[in-house]
Amino acid sequence: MNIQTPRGTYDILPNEISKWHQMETLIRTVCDLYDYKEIRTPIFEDTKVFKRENDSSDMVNKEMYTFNMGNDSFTLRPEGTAGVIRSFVQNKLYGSMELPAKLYYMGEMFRHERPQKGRQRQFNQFGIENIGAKNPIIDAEVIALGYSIVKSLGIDSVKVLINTLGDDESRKKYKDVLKEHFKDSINDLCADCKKRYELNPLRILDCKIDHNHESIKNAPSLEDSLNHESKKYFEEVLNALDALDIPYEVDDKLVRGLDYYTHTVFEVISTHKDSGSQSTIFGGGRYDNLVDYFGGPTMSGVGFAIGLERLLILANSEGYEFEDENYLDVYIIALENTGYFPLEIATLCRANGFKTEFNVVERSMKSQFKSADRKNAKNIIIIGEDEVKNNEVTIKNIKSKTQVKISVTEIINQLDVFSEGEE
RNA sequence: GCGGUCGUGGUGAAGUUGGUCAACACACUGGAUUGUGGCUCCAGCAUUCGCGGGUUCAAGUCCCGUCGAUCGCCCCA
Repeated sequence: MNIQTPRGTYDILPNEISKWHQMETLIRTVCDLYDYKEIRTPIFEDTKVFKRENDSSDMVNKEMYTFNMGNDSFTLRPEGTAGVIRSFVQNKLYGSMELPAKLYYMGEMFRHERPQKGRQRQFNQFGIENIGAKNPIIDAEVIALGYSIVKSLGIDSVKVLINTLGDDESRKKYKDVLKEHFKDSINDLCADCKKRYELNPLRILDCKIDHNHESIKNAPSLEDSLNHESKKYFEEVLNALDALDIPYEVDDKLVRGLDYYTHTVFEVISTHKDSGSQSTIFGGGRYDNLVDYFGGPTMSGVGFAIGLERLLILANSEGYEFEDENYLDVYIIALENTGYFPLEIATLCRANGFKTEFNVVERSMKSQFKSADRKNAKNIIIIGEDEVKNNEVTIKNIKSKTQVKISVTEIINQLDVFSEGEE
């Protein structure tokens, strides 16, 4: 029998878990600094949470893992925002939390796409949602939070792209303008564009196939359809970014794949070669209608999601130095006929906070020393028949190579002395 | 969903126009050195080349299929 992980999934093995822990700790620390609280929602939800009417995105329409149990349809979450908003409404957090609610999540997401470097079918995202306030300063602050995480991991080759989709009124006007503009040329465009024409003509601008087509190049810009309020809002977001010293590029073709965005949308992409064709590190935007859609009060929110696999790939590529957590304070070498004595010593060391490995495999002393080296042991305790008889141990510090034979009651004290010597 | 490349031991890999014992290096295990490692030397370590089928006297080497990885497109985190 030869069973392997399903396509697009992978194991995170013990030798790489330390980097994940460090990355997660760094993220949680930053969230805490900004006073965001973690929220954990189910990995699968009622399909309706993700599949909303008129949604034209690929993610929702062709990439979801949906399954039926009895008469119910469930879907493995392809993104985090929808579940968080569902929870926000279901638990009436708008009534019990100080607004804006500042929430973050971290966990696995599922999308049925063709796997590639930086693109798995099961992957991890970290994301934040700021719900219940609408202020351009918040949009900028949200970007700043993500930006600071990226920078903290030593990732410097990045570019912030930003655009505005305007409010409902502006977008409706723009859609009409676009439909009018593409009325004659739509038949020359790709099949996807024809669908987009009906569902969401905005996304035609995002088309990678026909992006050189005259009709797209000459398309009227959204800017002309923006009402005064939308323009002003976007300007203030940009001003806030300037104030925060975050460099950005306004990209008026940036539309984003999810249909619920209004006003600000942004994407932070890597310009590093190792990011391959999956260059987006994080992306997000503001949504005016989502809370309302789930049956809550009319409230605006803003958020983003970071792909953690991509973040880790880039942190490694750009040379971020993770701490090496592979070490031991004590490695106990037990010789023959020592019974339970080595185990008792190990327990003593551990009870006093020393990370201790107790060798239970019968091996030569030489190989036990090698093993201790491989595990980066700082101290070695040798226990043989003599030691057991006299209730003693031989303890050796690797760095200084000093070795002493002491009684059991002195062990902890001696370890403290050795560790002081190393500082 | 579309196109290209690739798949040999724990790891990195060599394998010529199909014809041996499937190199070499690292790692690992044991010994020289039976209570002291990191150096040196010696020995051991793939009935087998992702999986399945085919061509052939003969296939890791050719063909087909399949699974997976990777690159580009698409999409996006």
